[in-house]
Amino acid sequence: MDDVKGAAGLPATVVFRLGTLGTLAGDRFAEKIEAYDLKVKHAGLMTVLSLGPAVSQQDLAAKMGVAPSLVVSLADHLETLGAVQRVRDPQDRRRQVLTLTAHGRELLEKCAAEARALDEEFTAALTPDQAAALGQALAVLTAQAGLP
Amino acid sequence: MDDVKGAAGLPATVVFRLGTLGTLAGDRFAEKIEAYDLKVKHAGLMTVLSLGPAVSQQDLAAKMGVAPSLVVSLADHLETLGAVQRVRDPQDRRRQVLTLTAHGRELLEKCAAEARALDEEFTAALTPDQAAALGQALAVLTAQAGLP
DNA sequence: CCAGCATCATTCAGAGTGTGAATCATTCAT
DNA sequence: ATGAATGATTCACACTCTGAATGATGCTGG
Repeated sequence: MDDVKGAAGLPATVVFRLGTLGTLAGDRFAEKIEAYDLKVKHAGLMTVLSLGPAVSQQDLAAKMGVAPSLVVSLADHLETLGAVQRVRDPQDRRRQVLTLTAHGRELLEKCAAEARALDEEFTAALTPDQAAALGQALAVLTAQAGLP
Repeated sequence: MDDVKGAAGLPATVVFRLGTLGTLAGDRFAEKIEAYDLKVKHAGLMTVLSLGPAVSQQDLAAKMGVAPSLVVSLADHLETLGAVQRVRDPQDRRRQVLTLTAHGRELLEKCAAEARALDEEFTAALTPDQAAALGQALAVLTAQAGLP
């Protein structure tokens, strides 16, 4: 009777479920890393830094998809925690080059550990095959979107 | 050398990817339904209504995971649009029973159509098998979390 | 019956997060 | 050298959401 293809309601769409589950996952992750005095965006900034050097804070802002002014406050806090170092680029003294400190890498790894623990909870209801397929599909989507 | 299991960095976790992709999906969806003068939460409220009657706004707030006071403003706006109707429950005149109007159902269907269109874009990089597996896995996670 | 308490919707002030414009320093091009 | 471009930073503001009053209604024990 019903159209088999494409007629499902809003809650059945991938976009809607990504949105709701993403919010849920983000909230739970936020709770976990609160203990380290970090917000999700702090972890995001450190992640970007860990994947490759950022030429400037503007560069960082672009990669994160946020305003440069937000990077300032995020970096301020991370610097206070000793997770990040600001160094003026000698080649261009307008630029602040951010680098992860050893402590920053430790913090990031703790965040990753929390995320892996959450993963177990989240994927507990999935068969190993399903979990693997989910991870694979999310990886493809992430790459396609140019996200970390 | 490296642990084969569970040693991946933050960006490789399901939780992190759900978070980033969820934000992306939510933002894109928000852009689409802006044309109907709706925010994501408006669509969320209508979705909950479409799935079954809500006894009260408190009930609705609980199902949506937001504060009751937020439901008031969301419902205000939807009522202005003529998408929902507020009716005092005769059995308990403290309660406002919200119901979707015909126009509300139309609006919701338009949102669903936008979401399906976005789905095509999102899953374009996936093989049909992968897309199906993704949908299946997200459905399981959604059900597990008690989400719509 | 009614006095007190619980529950509902609503309003309101405020916290938190993020943006865009203005400012200042530095660099680059003419 | 001077003016335009680019970087970081600050600041005022918008937006969203929450939690604490408030007022209306319902419920219960005496």
